[in-house]
Amino acid sequence: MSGFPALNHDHGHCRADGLAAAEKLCEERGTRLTPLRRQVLDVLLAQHRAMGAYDIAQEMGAQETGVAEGSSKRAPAAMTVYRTLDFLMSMGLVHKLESLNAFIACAEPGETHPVQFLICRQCGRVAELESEAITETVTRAAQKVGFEVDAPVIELTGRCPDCRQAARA
Amino acid sequence: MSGFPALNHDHGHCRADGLAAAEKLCEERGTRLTPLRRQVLDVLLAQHRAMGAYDIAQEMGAQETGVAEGSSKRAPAAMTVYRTLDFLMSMGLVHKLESLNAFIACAEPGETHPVQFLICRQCGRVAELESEAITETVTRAAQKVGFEVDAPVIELTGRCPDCRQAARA
DNA sequence: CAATGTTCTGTTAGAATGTCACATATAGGG
DNA sequence: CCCTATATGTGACATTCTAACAGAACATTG
Repeated sequence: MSGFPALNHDHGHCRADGLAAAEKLCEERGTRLTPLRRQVLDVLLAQHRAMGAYDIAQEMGAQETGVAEGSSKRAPAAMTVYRTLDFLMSMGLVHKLESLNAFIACAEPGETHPVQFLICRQCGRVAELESEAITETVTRAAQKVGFEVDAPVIELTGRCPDCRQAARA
Repeated sequence: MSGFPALNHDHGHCRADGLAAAEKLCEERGTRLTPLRRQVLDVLLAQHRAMGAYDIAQEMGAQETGVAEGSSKRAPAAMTVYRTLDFLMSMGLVHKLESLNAFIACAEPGETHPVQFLICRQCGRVAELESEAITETVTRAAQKVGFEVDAPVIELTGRCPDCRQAARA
């Protein structure tokens, strides 16, 4: 899968699937998807956008918990969020967007192929690409000058199909 | 030109050429290459590595000036450096490496083609690529999902030819 | 179960990176 | 020479990220 999700897709599915995939992956690898980790991932799964660590913390603090009206847990400290993100990234469940200093839930957890990002400057949505063509071309071009790539960062900012459509209207 | 410079290349030339090119470009476009701007650019031209804004400031403060022994100007404030870098980037004389939060002098000022970076994780040197193949492949892959790229960030971390060579020895 | 070691989370402080707002200086054009 | 636009100085501050240590939760072994 690649490209932007339809504007009216069933987003509940994305979220449920993402959590299920995380569950499965952690099980397989003998790591623990604790409540904290699950919650951070869930916040990111809640949108197809990148969020800063502090935004994530704030969002976690804002979410109501328990039965009491208006009850909300305190936002976790930055350190806690970064640690959790490190874990989720090591599991391939979350990616960091270097050009935004922000994080996004992985669209295809389980796959470990190199990935490229499409970032819409207008609506802020981010899509994941897994283009073999890009990976190959990039690797080859580097090889041609004797360079061995082991961590490609490919983040393409521009306009998504929907925002282009809207602009034409 | 692309790829890493030979370890023993005449680096004085890089520096002189870089400054000359900057001079010419600013002249052509009616902008001013002030002493401050020239100095920041020179600091970056002094090495084929990326430097943080604060490192640049520190380096500027460390450089001796005038005749008196040990005399050195104060390091400029961060704001000043960032402003100057903004200018140099707008002229295409400097690039920002998003994955490092650092800046590097452009290897081919004047050209405005999209550029890719090769970052050696071992020696820290950075080379610039101007691969048509990469640009085309990336643009095409994005187009395929209806996305219009206008600011590609392509930064490839890995090992440069020289460090690979050294590792084999 | 108790004892112990490992992993996870909380907490405080601080480093590194980047920006805002306003004051001052300087270059260039009428 | 004056005036305006541009460039730089300055201090405070916002944002992002990490170090260091303490406590809690969990797993394992005897």
